Amino acid sequence: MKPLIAASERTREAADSRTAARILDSAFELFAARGFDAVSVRDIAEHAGANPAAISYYFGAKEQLIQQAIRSVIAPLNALRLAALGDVLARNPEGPIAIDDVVRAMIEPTVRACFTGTGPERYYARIWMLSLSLRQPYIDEVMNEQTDELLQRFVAAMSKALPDRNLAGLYWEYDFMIGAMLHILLDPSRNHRLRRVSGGLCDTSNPDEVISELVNFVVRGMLLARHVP
Amino acid sequence: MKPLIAASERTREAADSRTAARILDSAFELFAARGFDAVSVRDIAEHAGANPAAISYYFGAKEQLIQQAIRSVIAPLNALRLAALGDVLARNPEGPIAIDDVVRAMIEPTVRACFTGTGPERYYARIWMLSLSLRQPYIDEVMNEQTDELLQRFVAAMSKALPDRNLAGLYWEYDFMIGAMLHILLDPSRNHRLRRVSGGLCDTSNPDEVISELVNFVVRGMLLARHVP
DNA sequence: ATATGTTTTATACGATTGTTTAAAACAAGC
DNA sequence: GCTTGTTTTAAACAATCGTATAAAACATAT
Repeated sequence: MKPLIAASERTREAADSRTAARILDSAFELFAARGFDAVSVRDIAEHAGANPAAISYYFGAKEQLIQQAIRSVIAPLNALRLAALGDVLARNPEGPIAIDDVVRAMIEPTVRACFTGTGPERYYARIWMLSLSLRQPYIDEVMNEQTDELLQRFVAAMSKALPDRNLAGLYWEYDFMIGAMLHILLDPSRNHRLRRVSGGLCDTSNPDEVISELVNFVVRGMLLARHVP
Repeated sequence: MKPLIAASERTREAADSRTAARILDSAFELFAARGFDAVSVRDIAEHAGANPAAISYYFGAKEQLIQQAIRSVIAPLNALRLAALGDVLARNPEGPIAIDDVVRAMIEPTVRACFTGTGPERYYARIWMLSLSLRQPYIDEVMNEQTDELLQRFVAAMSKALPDRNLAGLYWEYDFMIGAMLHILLDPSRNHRLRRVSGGLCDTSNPDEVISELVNFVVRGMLLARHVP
């Protein structure tokens, strides 16, 4: 795992190559299923029908392949989320916007991607959680690169929808929203634990129900600046 | 990593042994810092001033050491949370209880443990996130063992505080609460990302602020059965 | 057909992994 | 002092890891 120094002076574009694409597809699929450390480059090569050396050839070290895998999963989802937010903002360019719509622009594309997505973005929950748990500089780098701008745009829209709220509170609550959403999206990969402990009351395999419960909870949490008991 | 079959027919009590305790302490400390896979049994043995074979002697395979490490971190925190909830329920044994107090009984001990705790429970956020990301049966086993009863007790208390809410919604929102809390508790290990992106508006190193923002958000989210726009 | 540049392959290297074995060190009872 | 049972140790095992090397296969252009 420790890169000697060089590791990969030469990395191809990796985009306009069939095998490079197959390698990358296999990478985030296997990573999402078993974790970065538990999947070897040999596993990925075999799953992609390629030679292990082809991974070094196209991506360099394993760390760079992990970085690319994260990017491949998060970037298309962020495009969907920003498009949804753009729709909300464009619907009423000058006037006020509803906080429900802003929250939904984050939650709906994300939940649908994880439940019924067909592209790389369907691995969002697992890949993001794995990135969160790694805590290494080269991972933080790509995580920040993928989320800083998204966060600022959404908080700005939240502030536009709730002009009376101060910005600090909205930053906190954006983080809470992401945390709640990520956690419930991981439930299916935990054998639908919430469904089990709730005695079947919560259908964590139904995206519409997840979206509805999440949006209602988050919006209520954002609506009142202060709770009076 | 693959256990041949036997691995450890004989495992000592592991409690009443100095070296076993040192090994376990080193285990969850190093695990929390670097992750289960990235820490080798040799790393743990060295940090504990013991021999690698002593780990097999006391704990068996690495998987069992991981299980014990998770238990050692979660169990004392759960005791604190249940004690706090017990206080809330005992304060008014027959009459109504406040949802604020129930939510705080979960959030306050957890956040304080992670920020200023001195026992194993201070590693809660990292260890739990690592457990979440592993997705293996032997991990799920100990996770469920450590949280099922806690969840039922808290949802019951939430229902007592909010008799008008149906149980399904409360189960959803318990999960949202845990997700939001866990996510914000991981922020310090991400170089205080929220503080950075908020331009210093959110002090994610201040436990009181984290508790206050979390409790307010979660309680608001639980208070109204349905949000009307 | 020959030469050139790119992609893929088989193979090997050194390092590290979890775990086992068997001997050494230690403690307690008599 | 010897014996018995427990703990600790050094050493080795087989397996797997990420990565590098250099030759083979392929494609393209002349």
